[in-house]
Amino acid sequence: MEKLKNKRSSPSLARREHLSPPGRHAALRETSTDSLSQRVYQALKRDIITGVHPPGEALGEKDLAKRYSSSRTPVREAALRLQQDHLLKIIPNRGYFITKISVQDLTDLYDYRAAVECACAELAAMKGMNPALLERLEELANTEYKVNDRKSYENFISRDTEFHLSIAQLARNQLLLQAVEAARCQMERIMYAAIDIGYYGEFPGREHRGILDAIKKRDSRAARQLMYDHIFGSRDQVLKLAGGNPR
Amino acid sequence: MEKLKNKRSSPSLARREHLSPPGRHAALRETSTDSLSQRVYQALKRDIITGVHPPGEALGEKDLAKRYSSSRTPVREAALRLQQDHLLKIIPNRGYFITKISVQDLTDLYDYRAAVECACAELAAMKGMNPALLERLEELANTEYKVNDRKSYENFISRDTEFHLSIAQLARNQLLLQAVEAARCQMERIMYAAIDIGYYGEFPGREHRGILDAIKKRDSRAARQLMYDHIFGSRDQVLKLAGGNPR
DNA sequence: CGCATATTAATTGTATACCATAAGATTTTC
DNA sequence: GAAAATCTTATGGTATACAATTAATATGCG
Repeated sequence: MEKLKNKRSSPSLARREHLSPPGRHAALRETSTDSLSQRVYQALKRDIITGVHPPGEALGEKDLAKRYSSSRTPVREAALRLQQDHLLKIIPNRGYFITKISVQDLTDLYDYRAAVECACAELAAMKGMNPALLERLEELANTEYKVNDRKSYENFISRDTEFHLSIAQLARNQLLLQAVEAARCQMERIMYAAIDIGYYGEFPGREHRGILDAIKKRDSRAARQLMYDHIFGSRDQVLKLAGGNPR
Repeated sequence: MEKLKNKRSSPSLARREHLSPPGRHAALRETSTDSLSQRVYQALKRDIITGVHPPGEALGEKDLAKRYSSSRTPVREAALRLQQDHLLKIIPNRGYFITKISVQDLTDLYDYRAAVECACAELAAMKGMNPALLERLEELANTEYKVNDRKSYENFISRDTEFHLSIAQLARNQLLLQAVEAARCQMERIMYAAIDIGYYGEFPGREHRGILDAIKKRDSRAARQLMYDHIFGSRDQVLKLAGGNPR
């Protein structure tokens, strides 16, 4: 502890010293985020995922500040987080650039998903019996969508993400959950990009139900395997598409 | 505080042809530190890992700014990144708190490590034949340390991390590599904390060599299994320790 | 004397000013 | 007229000023 200053600047630290530490179980519903940084982050993230800002686009701090009605500071903090999410690349003294997604990035992403989501499925089957969440998963697994109907498909994307996130939640592992969240950002981006070239993915309802059933039966082996098959099935679809439309 | 306006006399910093390439090599130790934010991040991270700031400690922006000779802005950016690394928790309008590591966090961390590092070992055996890296791994696997010699053990911690990171590099997957980096932060923190209670982990040389051999023989199945055993062996040691010394 | 409320001090969130750097425009020189 | 050096301008990195929020203390009322 610093004992250098016995002046008026030390009581602040002393006061904070015995503050209650951050609890992990603070499961606050962050519906409407308060801070401006958060709002900018959410808004910009959404705009990148949905393709408002296309890959490769250069963004200046001042423009972003104007666009999202804030100053440069919140934009800067948002950008830092978006870089962690691999949605933005910050080049020092140059600015921000929306990340491009190469074929290499795609295979990396799917390998990553396989690693973390298979673990989630396995752990979900072993650990997590959360009736409310299972109920919700049942609902999500039965979500349909109409092909060539953009609005309907966008809704499906959201449900698809919620399905995978819910399984991660069943695994009750914060690190894995955050990893899946990061992966879903990229997946949503890819799915939105696919819409623009008229591609609506194959409906994964059957696979989702299979995974869910395995979890409910607490068959961790099957849950992992089915998740693996699901992810690599998706991978093959996307890679076939990407191979035909190199970027 | 005296503020000299004429700070033009700093030619050493002014003339830097240090162009920063878009490619990222996050696995490397800090080269010549570029921005002040980076330096604060690195320094604070180090201090958290090595236990200079103990778990639960409250940190104020102003104090940190003074301690690391910067203003609040770089501190803020560093803190944001450290939160992503799970080393710091930012509570809005309250301040920063060094994260505590609960037993739950430990099991989460090891499950996470198992998910990502087993995938790395498998991919390393399948994909990556990098002679230079394999050479280095051989060296690292044979690193010994003297028990009850803090300096020697700290060196081992660094080598241990480099071993696991190098395998992640062999897998050639940026997402997995970053995941392993994040996990290693926590692992180093735990290992440093263990020193303070006089515990020096069991020497993993044999296990490391086993994993490396499997990778060199391109036996992905064995590589994954041996990594799994290695991680859960470590887990059991740590959990036994944490159970006896709850914190 | 204890509890509730107002006040105050200090800290964080946000905006902005300032400085260093990098890319572009202009001029100079061959 | 072209290449190179210099100047200009714009942008990002950092410091700081200002506003909003929080926790601590003080105060009034029962």
